[in-house]
Amino acid sequence: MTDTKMRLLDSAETLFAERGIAETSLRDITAHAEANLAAVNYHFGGKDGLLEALFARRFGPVNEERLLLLDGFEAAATGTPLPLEQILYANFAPPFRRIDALGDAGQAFMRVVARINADPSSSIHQTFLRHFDEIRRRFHAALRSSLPELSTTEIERRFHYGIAAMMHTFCWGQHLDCFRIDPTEPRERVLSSLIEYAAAGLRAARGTVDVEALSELESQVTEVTP
Amino acid sequence: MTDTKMRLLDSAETLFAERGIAETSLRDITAHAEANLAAVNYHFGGKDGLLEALFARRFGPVNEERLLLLDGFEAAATGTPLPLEQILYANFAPPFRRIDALGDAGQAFMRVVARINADPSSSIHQTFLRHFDEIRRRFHAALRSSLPELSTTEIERRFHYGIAAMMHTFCWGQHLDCFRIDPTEPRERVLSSLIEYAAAGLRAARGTVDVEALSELESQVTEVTP
DNA sequence: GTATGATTCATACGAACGTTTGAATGAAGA
DNA sequence: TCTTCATTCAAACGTTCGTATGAATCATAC
Repeated sequence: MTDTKMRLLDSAETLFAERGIAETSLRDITAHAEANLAAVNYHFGGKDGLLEALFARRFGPVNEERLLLLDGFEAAATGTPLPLEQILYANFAPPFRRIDALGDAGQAFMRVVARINADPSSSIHQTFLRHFDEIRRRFHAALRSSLPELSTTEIERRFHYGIAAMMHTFCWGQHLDCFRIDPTEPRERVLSSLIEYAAAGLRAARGTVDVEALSELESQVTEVTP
Repeated sequence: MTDTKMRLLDSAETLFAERGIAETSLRDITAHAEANLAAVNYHFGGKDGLLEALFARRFGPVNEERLLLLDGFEAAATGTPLPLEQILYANFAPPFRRIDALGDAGQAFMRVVARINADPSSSIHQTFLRHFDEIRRRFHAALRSSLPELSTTEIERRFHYGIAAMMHTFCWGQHLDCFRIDPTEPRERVLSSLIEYAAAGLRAARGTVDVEALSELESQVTEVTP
């Protein structure tokens, strides 16, 4: 990979994360990378090709790591269902670690991902999702065997809640103090918070919340104070 | 409010939700609303003004309802900390109800909100956040009194996890079967799932997940199968 | 009927965009 | 040294964008 090609990827990652994808022009990117405007079209065929290359560069290693972790845990468990914490660790730890390893670039990329994730109707979204077909299949299976009393629908829902929390963390990490990691503290604090939250949420018993009762209570407490 | 003005708001809501804000042009909006291109600038002063008007029309009622609910629950509790389910119901139920009441338009608006929420660096985001200052303050206070053993940072984090799950639900509602509500089932199923998940997550004890131990287990299970 | 003010209309403007082109440049092999 | 091929470059293309303009249209009050 030539210098220019890599500098373009790095600059695109940074600027997409800072301003958004649609809001970042090829002129912004090439200027930031100190390359010619035509370089993007020469190396990647266009803006979409550049996004694709961005995905391929980062998703591959992270998702490989996730599957490797899940495989390892499952092999060690010899058939018994995995503790939720291990499943969630296998899902959450790789992207967190990658962010640490890549520094600012990693944070930037993850925020790009969070943006795309929140935009299911964008043109790039189908391509984006294809990188996660196997991930989703494998983790759903692991969760199903660890949570036999939960319906498939509910498992899928709660798995997505966890994904959402992770994405939110990446997306707001630089804007909210509660997600910023204190340098004096161990780096894994946010990760453990996320795993604890998601594990507790996954373990929640279904049917414990009676929305109708809450709705009834609502009409009692609001009608007297119109 | 004139017909044209309202039709513009409706069309903008729909198209912003479908394609994204940056990806939707004023020409798209005015064509969909069967209005003249110049109508947006005449009625709202520009694209930004239109977005502002969109926020004002929807956020006001929803947030009023949230505070009214929280006030009612707190008044009924006479000083004792609220059950988490009541706090979460007060936070989640109003937008869900609004979506039901508004039909497709409501779903559209909530997806617009989810998009903006996932984009903390957009120009509109500051304006967007100002609508939630009081909401955040009040709900943080309620959670703090119901979860005295949790640090402020951790409460803030977990509150955001819940928000993220809600946003994800709105954002992916039309793209994932698990969030689509079966018409034959009571409409509150997703809402109760969300409340159960978030309540369990909020109640999770801190420090139960040892990331270091998981990391150690990881190196054991992965090093033998290189 | 006519005057007035609000609204709608067709049209145009300048800027910014992604993309294309063809020449210039540079390093490597014959 | 000359050739070759990948890369870089400045410049331009056509499109689409948000915005502005001034005339046309409409409703309403006098």
